[in-house]
Amino acid sequence: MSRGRVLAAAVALADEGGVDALSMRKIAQALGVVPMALYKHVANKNELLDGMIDALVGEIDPPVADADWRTAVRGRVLSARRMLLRHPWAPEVIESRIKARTAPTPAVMEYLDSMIGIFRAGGFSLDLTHHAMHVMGSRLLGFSQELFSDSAGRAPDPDALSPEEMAARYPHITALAMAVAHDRDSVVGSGCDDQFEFEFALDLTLDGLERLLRAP
Amino acid sequence: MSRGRVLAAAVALADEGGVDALSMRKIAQALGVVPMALYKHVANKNELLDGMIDALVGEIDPPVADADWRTAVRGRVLSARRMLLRHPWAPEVIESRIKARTAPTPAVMEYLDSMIGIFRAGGFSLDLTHHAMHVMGSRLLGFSQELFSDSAGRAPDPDALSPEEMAARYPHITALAMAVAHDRDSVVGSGCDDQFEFEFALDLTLDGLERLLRAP
DNA sequence: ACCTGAACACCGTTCAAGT
DNA sequence: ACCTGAACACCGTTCAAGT
Repeated sequence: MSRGRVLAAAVALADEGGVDALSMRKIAQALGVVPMALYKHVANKNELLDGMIDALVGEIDPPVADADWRTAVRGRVLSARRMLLRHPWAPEVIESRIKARTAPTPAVMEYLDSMIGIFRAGGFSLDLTHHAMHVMGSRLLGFSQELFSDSAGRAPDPDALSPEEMAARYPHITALAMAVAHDRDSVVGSGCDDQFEFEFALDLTLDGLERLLRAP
Repeated sequence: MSRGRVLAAAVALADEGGVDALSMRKIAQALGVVPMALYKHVANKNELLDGMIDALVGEIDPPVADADWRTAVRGRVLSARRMLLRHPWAPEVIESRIKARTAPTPAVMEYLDSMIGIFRAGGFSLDLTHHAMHVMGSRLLGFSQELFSDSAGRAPDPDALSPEEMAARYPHITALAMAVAHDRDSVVGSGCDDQFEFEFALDLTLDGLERLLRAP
């Protein structure tokens, strides 16, 4: 029994059933331990959540050495995204931690510090680096920030609209969905390549930053 | 008693104490009603949360008529941001709804449909519109997606690092924070203008989209 | 038929009783 | 001193008993 084992068990439980299925009692059960035993290694549930986030941020690859700023930032953000794909419950928890005005955990601070260092080493002024951090926003941690995920894995909705009703009520969404499905030669699923779209948005942002760096 | 009154009471409670302080029992109490009476107007708590989000999206201004696409999108996103500033718990709830793979609610669908319509009317191809929606991501709903809010309103942390320790451990963050504070002629607070940074990031994104529209 | 109180199966955390 | 079971104050929701 150690703090690390508690956090690992908590992360595993969240990976399985989402953060709603996470409870102190279930973590204890998974570890074959009485619930109150957890409080030896963790102050309370909020501190446990902070620890879990810290563990995830530790999974992000360190910056590649001897790379220009753009390659370094891009690689790190894509590594963060791979981490989030392994732990899809993380954005929700991070969001709730921010709203609770919790101080960022050490691993997050270190991550942000090193990211700022990459920009600075790449020639960004302090001011431009500050803007760059805001521009990147939660994309720095790999948030894909989709407003709706594809409907592929969703439970079939009994009172879902018919295609005709969809087209009548949401003509633009329907046209877009059909065009994308046709492009990908697939009628099944949304036909939308999330990885491509993420990199598209990331590169557009990096392009904008590069332009600011060259002509401030 | 009506669905609208239930949703309004729920939104008011969340505005006051955040979404963690929201419970069916407290909503009922605020309405002077027995808890089970809520289930006449709302199927369960998840459906209540969907209803609350729907109500918020309804607060976003409709698109201004006779404006070019960029003005229309910009205005609408800034209106969405003003809505989120009134209801800071909303991003967390929206995030959790997405992760639960809940189908987007009608008001969200209508909002997205009309936003797609703005891009299309502005001359964006179906394909470019699709990319644009992904690029905008949750910024479409006004998410400011800061990784850490300013430390101004945060409770004083008893075991916070001293300025010297901060500078030693997180040199780049410290340098950035000091430069920003100096810029704004203020040592109090983060000295960081969130509204300015939001519009800076938004405009950089819109610049990128405009460039793609002109030279595909 | 409608409404609602009690009850059920949870939850995070306190605390006193045990070792 | 450490550990832990029971208890407390909650929670969302079911359901049977009341009207």
